[in-house]
Amino acid sequence: MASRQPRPAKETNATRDAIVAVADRLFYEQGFAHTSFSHIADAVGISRGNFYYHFRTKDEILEAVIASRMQATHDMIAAWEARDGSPAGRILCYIRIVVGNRGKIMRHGCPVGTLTGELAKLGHPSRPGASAIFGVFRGWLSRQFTLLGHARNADALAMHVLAFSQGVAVMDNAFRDRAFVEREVERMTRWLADVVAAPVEA
Amino acid sequence: MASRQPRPAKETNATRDAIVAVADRLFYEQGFAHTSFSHIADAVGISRGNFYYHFRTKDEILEAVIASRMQATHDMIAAWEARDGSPAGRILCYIRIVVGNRGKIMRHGCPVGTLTGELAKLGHPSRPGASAIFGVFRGWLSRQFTLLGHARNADALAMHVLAFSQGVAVMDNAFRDRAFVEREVERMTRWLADVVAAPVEA
DNA sequence: GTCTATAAGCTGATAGAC
DNA sequence: GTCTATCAGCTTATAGAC
Repeated sequence: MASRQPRPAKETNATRDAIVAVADRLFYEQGFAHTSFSHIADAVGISRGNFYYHFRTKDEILEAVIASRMQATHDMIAAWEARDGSPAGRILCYIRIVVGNRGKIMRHGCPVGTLTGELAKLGHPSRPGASAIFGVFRGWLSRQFTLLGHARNADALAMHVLAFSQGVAVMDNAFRDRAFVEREVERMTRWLADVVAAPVEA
Repeated sequence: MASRQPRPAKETNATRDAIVAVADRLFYEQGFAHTSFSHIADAVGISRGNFYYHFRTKDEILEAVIASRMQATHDMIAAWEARDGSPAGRILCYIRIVVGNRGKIMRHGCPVGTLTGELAKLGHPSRPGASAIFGVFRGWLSRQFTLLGHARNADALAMHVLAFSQGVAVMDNAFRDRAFVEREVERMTRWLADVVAAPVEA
């Protein structure tokens, strides 16, 4: 089926990858709307014109960035599953992101939450794609709660954990209060222990 | 001291007020960076040039918008205090914003949280001004918890309530799941009842 | 594959007529 | 006070040389 001569189209392209990596970082640090081709070109070390060999529009770069973040999300989850065999331990890995990534969150917020919010305001067609990254965490967390014996409330519990992380991220970005973050993580850890201890619902 | 002839400088200006009101709405709906003078001018019904009689720069409009939101925040809190005499009832007023304003939050997020986040990404000088609105809620909630006998943890409890509202706002914006919002508000209401019932700490 | 040169449009901002 | 006309600069995007 696949023609073999011109190149399988899956060949790695160093420049394209560099553009996506830099755009990923700048979209996170400065926002999508405020990041121009010039910003990205300067950081990558290429000319503005060279962009259009790899991408036709700015929106296409955004799509590639979202796809890259989606892949990174799956990789992170796979790493948690390889490291920790218990569902509770894995959920804790998620809860503790707000501590592990605190420096970046403090300055630029949660990468998923801020991108989803910005694309919502822009009425951007890639908004569902960004929200889908939240969806991956939601589904995965839900599966962990099901394994803990909370099949009936698994999705609600997953959403509660997601809301926790977003609330902490927004407040840390606004106030940069380290004690607050640690307090909320401890509170959530106790909450998780209670959920684990009561696997049967009324 | 105050000269009386040219006008006390506090005179109401209908055009200026209209600019601020429209900018307030558009900054919320579309974001600050993505809202141009043309957008505002078209919505107000004036020319682009007329702007500079009332404001010298776009940042000055933002400052006026933040000041206006700050005033609206104080007014809202005053209304809660006039309507509900109990500290717990007042805190509940705050908790229930995510239900009362759900339509707008779903589409554009929390006005305070999204503006603070955007200004952080832009490295904008008005970021502290936007965060100060959060600060007003924080201080006011803290005072309510103090009245409930939780003086020592008042600020931590206030921050927990703020984080709740931001977490729910971000997730509602991403998933638009009404049942989730109502569930989280009920959970928070039960939490508040527990806090009220245990006014003495270990 | 990367570059330079260029286009058309929008941006915030200014000057001056009315 | 509001307007029109205008500015320089930046934006995304294209064409074509190398």
